[in-house]
Order: sequence, then structure tokens, then C-alpha cells
Amino acid sequence: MELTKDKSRHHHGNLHAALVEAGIEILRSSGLDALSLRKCAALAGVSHAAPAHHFGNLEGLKWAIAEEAFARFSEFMRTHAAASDNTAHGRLLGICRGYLAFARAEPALYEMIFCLQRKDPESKRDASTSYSILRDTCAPFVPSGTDPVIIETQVWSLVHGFALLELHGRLGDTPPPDDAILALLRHIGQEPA
Amino acid sequence: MELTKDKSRHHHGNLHAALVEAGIEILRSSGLDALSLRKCAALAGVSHAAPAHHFGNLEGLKWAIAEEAFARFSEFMRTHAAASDNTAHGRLLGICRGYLAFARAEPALYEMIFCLQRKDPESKRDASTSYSILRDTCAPFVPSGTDPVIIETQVWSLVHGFALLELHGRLGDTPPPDDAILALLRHIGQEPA
DNA sequence: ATCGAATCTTTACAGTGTAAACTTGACGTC
DNA sequence: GACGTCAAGTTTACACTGTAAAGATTCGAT
Repeated sequence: MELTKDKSRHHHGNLHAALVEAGIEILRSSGLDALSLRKCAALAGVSHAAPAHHFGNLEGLKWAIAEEAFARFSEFMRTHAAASDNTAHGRLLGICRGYLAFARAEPALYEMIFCLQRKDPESKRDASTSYSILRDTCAPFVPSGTDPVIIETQVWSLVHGFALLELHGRLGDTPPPDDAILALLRHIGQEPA
Repeated sequence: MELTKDKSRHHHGNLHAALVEAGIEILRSSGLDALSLRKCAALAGVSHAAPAHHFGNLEGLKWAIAEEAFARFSEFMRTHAAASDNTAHGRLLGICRGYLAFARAEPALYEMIFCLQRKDPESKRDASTSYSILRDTCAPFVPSGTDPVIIETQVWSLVHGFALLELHGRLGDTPPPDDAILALLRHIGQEPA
């Protein structure tokens, strides 16, 4: 049950990391609804009120977990991009496939990081490395004179919506294959015919 | 505070509808996290355990609310479609604008109906009238020989992802305008150039 | 009029977040 | 080396949640 705590010591030493790890473990095994401050505390071997000391409240813990989750998420996109054709379109499809693969491999993590409500609009999208991957990959498709954010948001919206619809069971038991949906991106950045 | 209950009677008479109405009221005023069986019961003027008798559990209540919410959602799409150009593309843009308008007008309702986890994949998408609106509007864009579900899922994913990203504050304080995102649909159903 | 069944209430319990006061221990300063 | 300070965890407490079980009330069919 417990992960890292030596009961004899009063100070844990690295409780922050231990709680995040416990949270990820719970998310994996029992899903988003099962995540609670008290369960994380129990799994880390500390008292139930300890997490509040580090993260303030449950949302604080979730953001801390999200930081770690985003790193793994970016890694997924990078890996899948590297495994695709080394063309602009190949890389674009690659990060999208990585995006969807992560959503399926870590559904609870995925749902948590993207359903967290951002309170501060100032911590802009550009800050995260995940978004900069998206931006760099979209850059070749941005027509001169148009805001890159438009292209980026089109791609992100399509893949994010698809992932969540599937995750929430809205696409039935046999969802369309990824590449069929991503085919819409063949026309990204093009003017109307 | 209370909505409809006559304290003298033991039987409410129409508790099902009253609880759904109470739930919608709470969602509107306080958001999704504030929705609880006990608050709905209090607002409807009945004991805290009454809702369980009608809906089984919290998820049951949410599905009951969702039924009503879906009706209003469909109405939004129909209205906006009627207000657009009476062409295939006009209608498509219309239902998408209606989709986004609903998400902004009733964010808590929107988030609830689409973040509910479907347990039974058998209650297929086609059952709902909202989905049949989508299907009918997409029909003109389905190339012969391709599964209509692909086109429908492309449209749905794009607009759903955009709505949720904006709702969750992921697009910063100045998201791109709807029509810029929906411009991707100008190429819906087309083969690659 | 009566009896069964549906509807709602009461009571109870475990789990949750969170605040406040308290305890422990690490670390620098004299 | 004793001391003070302060961060890190613990203990205690409280309000709120879902949910189960058992009792009370009322409706409706017979």
C-alpha cells in the first residue's frame, strides 16, 4: 500500500514528489473520480492533512500532477512524430497520433490535465512545451497573413474533440479510425477551392 | 429557496420534473461541481434522500437532466441553422454556430451532458435527435463510398474540441473567432488536392 | 374499505475537503 | 552545546457529500 514513507521519521523528505506519484498511481488504477487528497496521503504514508500543506487544496495537487503528466504527454507526441514521415504533413500526423495515443494509454491523466479549469488566463498557452510542439509543427501550414493561432487551434480542436468523444463513449463501440478523422487536416491552411 | 413543494402533502406529485428543474437551476447559478443530490432535494423542498428513489444515484440524476438539456441543445442548433444561408454549407456552419452558442450560453449544462460517461455503448449515437441533426446536415458532404460517420465525426470533433478548449480556458483570453476555426470545414468531404 | 405498492422521510454511516491548533525535527546563531 | 525559529506533518474538528436501510405516508386498484 504505502510507497515511500519511513514511519519513524517525522519529516518525509520528498513528500511533494511522493504525493504526485501516488496521485498518478491512483489515477491509473481507479480513474479520475477516485483521486482524493486523503487517498494520496494514505498511499504516500502520511497523514490525511499533509497534502494541503504542500498544494493548498485538491486543485493544487491536480496541477502538480498535471505538470508531470504534461511532460509525459509531450514525450508521446515527440516519439510519434519521430516515427512518422519526415515531412511537414508527416510530422503533423505524427503529433496527432501521439496525442490520441496518450489519451488512450493514460485516459485518466489525459482527462485530468485538460479538464482542469485554468484560473489565470495569463499563464498563456505558449508557456507549455506541449503547445510549442504544436506550434512548431503547424508553422509550415500557416499562410502568410493569417494568425498562426488559427491553424494551431484548428488542429488542436479536431484532435482534442475526437479524443474526448471517444473517451466518453460518444462514438459507440467502433469509432472511426484515427487516420480517417485526421484526413481533414490534408486541407489545413488551404484557401477554399 | 424552494421551488414547488407543498409541505403539507407527503407525495410531491411531480418530483421527477422538479428535481431536474432544480438541477438545471443549480448548474446555471453555481456550476457543475456544485450539483449534488442533496442540494437538488433541498431546492425542490423534499428530503435529501428522495432523489435516490427516482434516479438511483447522482449519475442517474445527471442523465435525467441531460435529457432535458439535449432538447434545448438541439433547439439551439436548429435555430442557428435556420438563421444561416439555406445552402448545404450554410446549414453546416449554422449548426456549428448553434453548438458553440449553446456551450457558451449554458456552459455547465454543456459540460455535463458531454462529460457524462456512457456506460451502455448500445444506446447508440443515432438515438438522439441532436445526432440526427448532425447527420442530416452532414449528408450532402459525404462522398459516395465513404462512411457517413467519418464526416460526422470530423465535424463533431472539431466543434466539440474547440468548445471545450475555450470553456476550460485553454485558448487564453482572446480565442480565435468561431468562423476562423470553422473555415476548416470548407474542405469537408473533399479529396486531397 | 382494504391491502399492496409506490413515494417520501428518518436515521445512520463512511468518505471527502479543509481549517485550526499542536508537535516534531532540522538548521543556523549565539 | 543550548537556544530560537520555522518549515513539515499530525491531530482534531466540522460541514458536506452519496448512499443504504427501515419506517411512515399516501395513492390506487380491487
